[in-house]
Amino acid sequence: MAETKTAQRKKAAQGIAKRRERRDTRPQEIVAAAFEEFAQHGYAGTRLEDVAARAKVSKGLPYLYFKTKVELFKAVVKSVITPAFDAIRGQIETTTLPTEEFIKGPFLAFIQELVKSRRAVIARLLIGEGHKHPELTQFYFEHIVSRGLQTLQSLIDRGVARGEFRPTPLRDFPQLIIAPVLASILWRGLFEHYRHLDTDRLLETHVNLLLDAIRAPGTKEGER
Amino acid sequence: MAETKTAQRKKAAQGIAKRRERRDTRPQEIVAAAFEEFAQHGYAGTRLEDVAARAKVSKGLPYLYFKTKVELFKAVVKSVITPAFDAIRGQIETTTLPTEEFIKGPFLAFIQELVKSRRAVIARLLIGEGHKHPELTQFYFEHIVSRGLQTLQSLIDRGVARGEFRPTPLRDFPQLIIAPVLASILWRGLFEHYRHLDTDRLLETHVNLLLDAIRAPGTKEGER
DNA sequence: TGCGGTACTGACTGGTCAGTCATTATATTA
DNA sequence: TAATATAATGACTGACCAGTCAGTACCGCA
Repeated sequence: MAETKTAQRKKAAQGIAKRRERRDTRPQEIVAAAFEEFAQHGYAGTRLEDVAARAKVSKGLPYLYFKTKVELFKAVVKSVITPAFDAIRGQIETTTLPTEEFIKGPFLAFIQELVKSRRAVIARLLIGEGHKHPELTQFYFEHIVSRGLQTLQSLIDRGVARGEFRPTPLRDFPQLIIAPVLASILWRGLFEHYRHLDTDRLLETHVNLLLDAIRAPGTKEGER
Repeated sequence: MAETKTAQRKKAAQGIAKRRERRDTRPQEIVAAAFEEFAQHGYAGTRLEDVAARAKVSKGLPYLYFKTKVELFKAVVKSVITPAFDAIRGQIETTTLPTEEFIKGPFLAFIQELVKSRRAVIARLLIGEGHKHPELTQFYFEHIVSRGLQTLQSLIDRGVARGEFRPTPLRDFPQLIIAPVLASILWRGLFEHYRHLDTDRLLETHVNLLLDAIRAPGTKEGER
C-alpha cells in the first residue's frame, strides 16, 4: 500500500508543483489553452473538451474555475487583449515626440505588429460572435474600444493645439484611424489565402495619407 | 366525398397561385425568410426549422430546393448582395462626372446607404463565420471583394490619368477606401447600442480627407 | 371522376456538446 | 499514519438540430 503511494508520487515528483501552487496556476493554463482553441475554431466551434485536452486536464476541470464557456471566453479576452492596449495608451500619453513623428514611428509599429499578432484573432472573434453575447461586447466596448478612441482623440487634439495639424472633423471620428487596422485583421483572417495583402505597407500608406490630409500648412518639412 | 374535396379547395382558391407558379416562387420565399433569420441570429444560430416556419412551410421543404444549409446561405448572399454591387460598379464604369465629384456624390451616397441597409448584416455574417466555410468565403471573395477592389483601383487610376489626383500608393490599396465602410457596419452591429455613431458624417469626413490627401496640386478649386 | 405524378409534410435518426456529479486521488494537518 | 479536505476525473444527461424519408395531399389531365 505504502509502495503504491510512493509509486504514484513518482509522477507528482517530476517537477510538478505543490498543490497550492497548482491551484493558482491552473486557471492560467486553461485560459492559455482556451485562447489557442478559440483562435483556431471560433467561439461556437470550440469544444470545452478540446480545451481541457490541450491543457492536459479532464473535461470537468475548467468548470471548477469558470462557471460557463462564456466566462472562460471573457477571461481569455481580459488576459490577452487588455495588457497590450494599456501599453500603447501609456506611450501615447507620455511621449515627448512631435505628434507626426509619434504616429509614423511607435504608433505605426504598434498597429503593424497588432495586425499580425495572435491577439488579432480575438478581435475577429468578438466581431463575429459579439452580438450573441451582449455582456461580453459591453465589456470589450468599455475596456478597449471606448478608452482607445478617447486616447486617439486626445492625440489629435494635442497635435492641433501644438499647431502641427489643422483642425478637421477627424477628431470626432477617431474610428477612421483604426478602420484600416480592422480591415487588415479581417483580410488576414478571411482572404489572405486567396490573395496576399502587404498589411505593413497598407498601414504605412494609410498613416501617410492621413497625415498629408491633416497636416497644418507650412509644416511640410517632412514631405518629399 | 366530393364535398370534402371542394371544402379543401377553399384554401387553395384564396388567391393561392397555381401549382407550377408556386414551385417557381417557393425558392425566393424561402430565401427571403432565410435572410431574415440569418440577419437576426447569425449563420450557426439559425435553425432551418425556423426558416421554414417563417416561410410558412414544413421543415423538410427547404431541402427540396437547397441541398444544405450552406447552399441556402449562398443563395441568400447571391440574391441580396450581388445586385447592389453590380449597380454601383456599372455607375463607376460609365459615369461622366469628374472623379472627385463622383466620389463626393453618387459614391458617397452609395456607401452611406449601404451601411444602413439590411444588406450590411450579411457582410457581418461573412466576417464572423466565413472562416468556417471556405467555399462560401471564396464565392464572396471572387464575386464581391475582388471585383469591387479592381473597380476602385481603376477609378483612382482614371483620376490620376486625368490629372485630378496625384499618383499615390493608394491605388495599390483600395481597401483603404472601403475600410471605414466596414468599420461603420461593425459599429452599427456591435456598439450602436452603447454609443451612437453618425456614420453619414463619418463617411463624408473620410471621403473628404482622402480627397484632400490625393488631390493633385493646382486642382484645389473645390477647397475652401 | 378517377388516376398518376409531384409538391409538400413532419416524425424521426444520428451526432454533437455544454454542463453535472458521484467517485477517486492526493496534499495537508494533526 | 490516519483523518480531513479538496483538486481532479470522466461517464453521463439533457437539449439541440441538420438532414432524411416514408407517407400524404392535391394538381392537372384523360
